[in-house]
Amino acid sequence: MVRQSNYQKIYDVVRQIPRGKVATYGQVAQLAGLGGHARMVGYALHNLPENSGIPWQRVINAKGQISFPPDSAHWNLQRALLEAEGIRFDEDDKISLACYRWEV
DNA sequence: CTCGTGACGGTAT
DNA sequence: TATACCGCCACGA
Repeated sequence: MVRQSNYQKIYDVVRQIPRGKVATYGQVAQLAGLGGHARMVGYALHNLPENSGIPWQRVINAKGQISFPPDSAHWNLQRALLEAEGIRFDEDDKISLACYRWEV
């Protein structure tokens, strides 16, 4: 067996997120077999370089919002990327729950 | 080897 | 219904 690192598994799951959809850290963690350890997902993505080809922008927190602090460069970047993919943001910067539903 | 922090989630108050 | 706190694993110093 491959005994792939959990990080690799996370990246694989994130890569499966279709364009125009998003997933929560908990969802990714569960699909990656990590159970409910969403923090690890965040850590993995934090270690992720921008040119790795991973759609990290499609991963958000359970509140349906971007986990970055507002006014942050990363926050604006992620929001711009999601909007460019057709993701609609609520007035509270929340994403429609329908976008969480994605299947491979 | 030990301590503290972190792109979070769930439960309790 | 909203806010606060704790717990989990991994990694850096």
